Amino acid sequence: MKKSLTDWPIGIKKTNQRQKVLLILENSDKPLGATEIFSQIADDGDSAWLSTVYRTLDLFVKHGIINKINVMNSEIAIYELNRLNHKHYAVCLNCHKIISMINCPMTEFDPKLEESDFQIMGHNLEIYGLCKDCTSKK
Amino acid sequence: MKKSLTDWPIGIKKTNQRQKVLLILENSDKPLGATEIFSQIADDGDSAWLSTVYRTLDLFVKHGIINKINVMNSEIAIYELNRLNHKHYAVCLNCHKIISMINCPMTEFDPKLEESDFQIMGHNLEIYGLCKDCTSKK
DNA sequence: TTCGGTGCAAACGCTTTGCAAAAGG
DNA sequence: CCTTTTGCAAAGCGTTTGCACCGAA
Repeated sequence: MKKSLTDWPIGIKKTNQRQKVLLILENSDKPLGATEIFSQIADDGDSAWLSTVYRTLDLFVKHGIINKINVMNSEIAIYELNRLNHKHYAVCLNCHKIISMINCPMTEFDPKLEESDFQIMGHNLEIYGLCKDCTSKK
Repeated sequence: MKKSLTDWPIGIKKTNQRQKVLLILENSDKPLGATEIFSQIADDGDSAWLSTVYRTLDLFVKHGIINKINVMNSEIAIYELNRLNHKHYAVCLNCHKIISMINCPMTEFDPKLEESDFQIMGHNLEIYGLCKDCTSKK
């Protein structure tokens, strides 16, 4: 199996299935759903059960290696590597295509909350609308 | 039944169940899940099947009366009235409490996308972290 | 009277869980 | 070896769907 670029996190057993999941996320330029990862493993001739993929993803999320994103108007959760420069996405309401955003509004923004003393650990931003193809088709 | 503040949208049949759903959302200061709305109807002594609540919510979303939000690390969708000044929320990763945000970073932000000609129709922002109670308990 | 809405039940799809067998350290 | 992880099956749970009856206009 190809070697993973990320250093293997301490305290996590290095199994074939887990390495494979991490590798797929590293090589993807967009967030992936559990089922996508599952079938990509099968396509590569390897094997890992869907439940294993889910358990692995949960584990990685807990260790902060990857992020879980809940895209609106979609029932599935998608996962992406927690890279240093985090990204946001625009979703097409019609074809559900995901487009990367280059900048992030939160870098110079100070959120005011109704409750004080909230310890902010991160944020999620999602833009929705119609992509080039879907605007022209209508 | 108490009268709803929102003008009833044209082209939608005014049924008891739909008025009830809208009323509950109007009187709520936080987004609600379908099941919450369902049981609140029951608590008030009225009746509407869960599937009816879902169909009503879908209808309202399509008409732009309410918004559907998918909170991260939660499997359920929540709904809120589409008020003029839209809001964002902070979610506690520990107790899942939802706290309102008063300002919005997107008012003076120009997103740069990898694909041009994306027609932006809206956005969703979510902050996550630990609320006051959960920070102190740890 | 007509057509859409609702009650109801059953299906659906993503995700989780329980348990014995397998594998990592 | 001993503990964690995996394969596998089955359940869980929010949500959707199909259909006959009902009710708003």
